[in-house]
Amino acid sequence: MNGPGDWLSFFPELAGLSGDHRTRLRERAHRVEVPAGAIVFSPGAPCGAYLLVLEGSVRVQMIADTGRQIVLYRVRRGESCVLTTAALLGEEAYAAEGVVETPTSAVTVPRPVFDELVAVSDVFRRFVFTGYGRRVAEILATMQAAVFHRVEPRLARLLCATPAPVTATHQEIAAELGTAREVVSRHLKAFERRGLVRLGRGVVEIVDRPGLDRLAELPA
Amino acid sequence: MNGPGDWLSFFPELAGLSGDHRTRLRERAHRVEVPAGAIVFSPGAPCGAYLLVLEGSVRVQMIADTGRQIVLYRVRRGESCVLTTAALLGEEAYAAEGVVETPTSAVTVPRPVFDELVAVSDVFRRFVFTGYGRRVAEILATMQAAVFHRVEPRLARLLCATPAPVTATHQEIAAELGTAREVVSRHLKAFERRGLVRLGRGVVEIVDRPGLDRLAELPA
DNA sequence: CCACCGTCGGTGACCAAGTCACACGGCGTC
DNA sequence: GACGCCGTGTGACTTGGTCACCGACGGTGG
Repeated sequence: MNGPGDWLSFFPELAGLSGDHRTRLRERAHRVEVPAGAIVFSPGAPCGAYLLVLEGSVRVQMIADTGRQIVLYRVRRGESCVLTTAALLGEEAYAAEGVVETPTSAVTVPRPVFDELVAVSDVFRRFVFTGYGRRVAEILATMQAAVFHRVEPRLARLLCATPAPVTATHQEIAAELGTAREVVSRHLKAFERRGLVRLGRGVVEIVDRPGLDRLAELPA
Repeated sequence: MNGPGDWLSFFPELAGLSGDHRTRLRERAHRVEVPAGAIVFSPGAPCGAYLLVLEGSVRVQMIADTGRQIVLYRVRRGESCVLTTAALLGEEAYAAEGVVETPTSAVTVPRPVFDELVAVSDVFRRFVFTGYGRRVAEILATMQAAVFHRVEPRLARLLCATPAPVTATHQEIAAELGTAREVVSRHLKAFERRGLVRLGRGVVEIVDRPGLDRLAELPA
């Protein structure tokens, strides 16, 4: 079948896949539904299959021994979580963990099938490689910001990038930026005093978006 | 020819390559010699070929707009520089630059040949993927340390890991750790006052290695 | 309805790191 | 021998991270 219910249609980059390879994927891949809060993989227990997300969102983050975290990226509809697969291929363990944020439906491709398709299908191989390259670029940019850039503009950028009233605790925002909760609290309070935002429990309401934008543009 | 001068022997992981594929690689790859100080690739101008290093060392580093740097990894004898290739595949540009540290001889595999071999050779593909996985793991570990860990133990670790009297300017050490020169100078001076090292112009002589080791083991 | 409790946010004190400015001294060159 | 560069040392200040602790909100269960 190739109808509207076909999950392959979620991945436009796989549109060029030959009939044989489509069939192979459909036969050997498993659909899974994962509830919010589930941990898909963690440093101790890496996942043994290639993961393709159809719907929902998986947050991938690093956790330091001090308890501080940083969110590396999210895997969403139509995206793949190559990173862990690569960890398997490279036979190294990443200190990263994958947490399901919203109820997620996904497809897992067993390792042998993955290997086979990478070998025989140009389209599939290209899909994997490009996904991989994009991810790594994303991670590098995120961590570069965390290492070299000041918190204030990054926080402003985050607020601007999030739609409507931001519903997140200061702790969650801190994890997003790779900093400490207190630091976020202080900056937000300063923003509030400057009339840029209004603060509530678990909510940041944006009052002066242009003002925030200006802060976000600032250098370091 | 398959004699001792054959560069393929530098890559034990490619030993299993079939005769056909060996020949293909030998015919289509180009040997290049690059002098120290040369910049192999930079954010603006990514390299258009797969790079295999036979001898020498290429330093890959990120540079922030503030001028601060961080060394991500080094490509040495028998290693490949997949990262930039991946950048090409992912059609994203990394903000990383590759600087030749010691005169380097390398082999470049043109993009089409690279694509072809990844497609037809299991051995070659595995070589590329494992190299890639290892690199990414390495980079993540490095940046995680820079984001979450204190400078003192990291500096101690670096000194311990470097053979004999360390010949590097404070600036170079700072780039290695992703911090500022002044920070390195201060910590080194403190080390000297505690009798752990002796400082000279461009040299750090290690006096009390066990003492440094102890510092290196410390938590954060 | 109210007492209890867990989570979230605010804050002060302190330490570590990054930035800025500048001074000093060795070493090579002209 | 004077000049100038480069590597280093340092003080003053800002920003960020940690620790300790408080108070306020919101839900739960008597």
